[in-house]
Amino acid sequence: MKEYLYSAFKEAESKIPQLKEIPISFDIPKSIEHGDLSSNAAMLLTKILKKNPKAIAQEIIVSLNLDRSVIVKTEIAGPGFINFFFTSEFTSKIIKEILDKKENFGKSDKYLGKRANVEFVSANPTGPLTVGHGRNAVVGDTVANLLEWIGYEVEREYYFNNAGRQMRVLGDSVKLRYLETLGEKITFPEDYYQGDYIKEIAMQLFIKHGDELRNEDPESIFKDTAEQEIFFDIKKSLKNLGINHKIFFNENTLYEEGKIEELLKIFKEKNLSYEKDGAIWLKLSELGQTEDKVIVKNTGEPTYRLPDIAYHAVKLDRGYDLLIDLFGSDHNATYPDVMAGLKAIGYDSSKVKVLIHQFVTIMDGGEVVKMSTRKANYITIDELNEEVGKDVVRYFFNMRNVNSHMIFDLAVAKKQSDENPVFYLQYAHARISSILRRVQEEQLEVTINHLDLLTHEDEQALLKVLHNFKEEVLNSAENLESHKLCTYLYDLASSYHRFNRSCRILGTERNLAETRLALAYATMIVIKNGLSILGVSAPEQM
RNA sequence: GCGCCCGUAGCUCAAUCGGAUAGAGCAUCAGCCUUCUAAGCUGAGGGUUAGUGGUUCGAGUCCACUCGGGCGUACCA
Repeated sequence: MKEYLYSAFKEAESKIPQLKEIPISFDIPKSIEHGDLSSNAAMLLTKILKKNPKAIAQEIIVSLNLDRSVIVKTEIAGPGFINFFFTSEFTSKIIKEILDKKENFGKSDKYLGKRANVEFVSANPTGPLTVGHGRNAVVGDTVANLLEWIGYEVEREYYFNNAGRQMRVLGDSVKLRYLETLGEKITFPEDYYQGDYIKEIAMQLFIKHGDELRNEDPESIFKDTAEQEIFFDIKKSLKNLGINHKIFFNENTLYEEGKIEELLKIFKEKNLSYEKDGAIWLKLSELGQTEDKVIVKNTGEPTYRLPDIAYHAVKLDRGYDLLIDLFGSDHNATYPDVMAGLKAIGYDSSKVKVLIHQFVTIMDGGEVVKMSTRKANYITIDELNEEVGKDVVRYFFNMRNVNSHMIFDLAVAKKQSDENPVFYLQYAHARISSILRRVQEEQLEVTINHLDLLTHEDEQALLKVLHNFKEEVLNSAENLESHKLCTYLYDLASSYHRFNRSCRILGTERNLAETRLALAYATMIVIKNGLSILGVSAPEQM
């Protein structure tokens, strides 16, 4: 729809050259009375032309060479909006396009040939993934799907660190539980990992090795076994959500390949670092940040900033056009330093987009559940997945803007009631599947030879929603906002349910029945395509 | 103190680059199944968009300040 108007406005530039000076855009009006698409061009031109917006709107309409078979009516409304009404002949053509393209309908080639990398989850292997990680995992994977739909070749990546203090504590925790299994009296420190999975790993070691490991270093077999077991479980949890990372990048690689040393050298050569109090500092205050920060501690160990900068440099070296980082709001202070560092050594940091999601508050009934891996009072993503299923988990985390704090009420999620809108979408799909099964008995066939019969207001409304799918996908993808797609799909399902009520198929005159069947089938395809982007299944029956 | 995010109906959330009468679901109330799945549809009530000022044709959206909440503010990651 929009393409048609863009080209019409382009032609009109010969008559009203000032149109070139303003951004031409078309909005879908909130109210159906305001037409199918609306332009605010006349209001934007008031300052340039110094005329009444309504008069300008009239001039624009006159200079547009509109095809009567596409646009049935234009009007000037409100303070100077130009509203366009499309013919039903034009809107109903979308059915043909959907039926032709099927599972590819909605895909765009706008970014064909571009490569993107989405880094998400990236939890260190110290414990099972919690509900808190769920939002990151689901949104990251969906954003990756969205980018694929608009043409990107996407790689999903998981960055982890299996060294450092956290991992030492993990090894110590397992060793202590192991000694406990051997019957030794231990006191288990409060800041060790409290979860039962630690005991299970210790028990496994005991079964396999008996008491032979009594004098082993916690950082050897204890830590290594824990890491392996935990990583195995994390990957399994992700797989159960339909998430598969292509690359697991170990931070240690950066040291082994000398990237850290290299980076330190560059900072030094560019006079961006200096020594103070036995540590090496990065001159972030000269790079637009508020203060200098330590990049190598006086113990010789780097802080996270150094490997993070090196890691992003390595990724950019791989030639991506777009890098997405996804993390929780507890990291919001870290990325500006990393960006500044990258830019200082000559990388195009505008290729890196950081998506920060706000925290998830877990409620059970009226109670807030505090989350901490250390204290083990968390709810794992596996537990949630078992309770409500992958479809609900994925839809729930996708349906909200990542900038919003989100309340996840377990009591509601477990209910599987109407409060889970995913059923509303799936139900629309299942209803259409059911019709397609039924019409086989009646020997009705999908046909698009009588599209002019779709004159009912609910048919027209549904057609217009179908028209918007491709643009909604593009919009969601470019803004990295999967919740917009959820909102759209909900509208689509709503339009379908209304159509389903008022426009019956069985028992209707044959040509109309078969044309409506085509509309229903097209809707089913779009719902299924949309749900597939979200990673939610489209059931044939419920 | 400073930085980032947030504050919209009783609850959970939408609202395209600043656009027209701020929309959905849940909950409440009133209707709709001999007809393709009622996990559905129709209708009603419910709002000073936290507050005060400003910018302009036009502000939930932008700016300033105030109040309230979350997360940071490490030689942790």
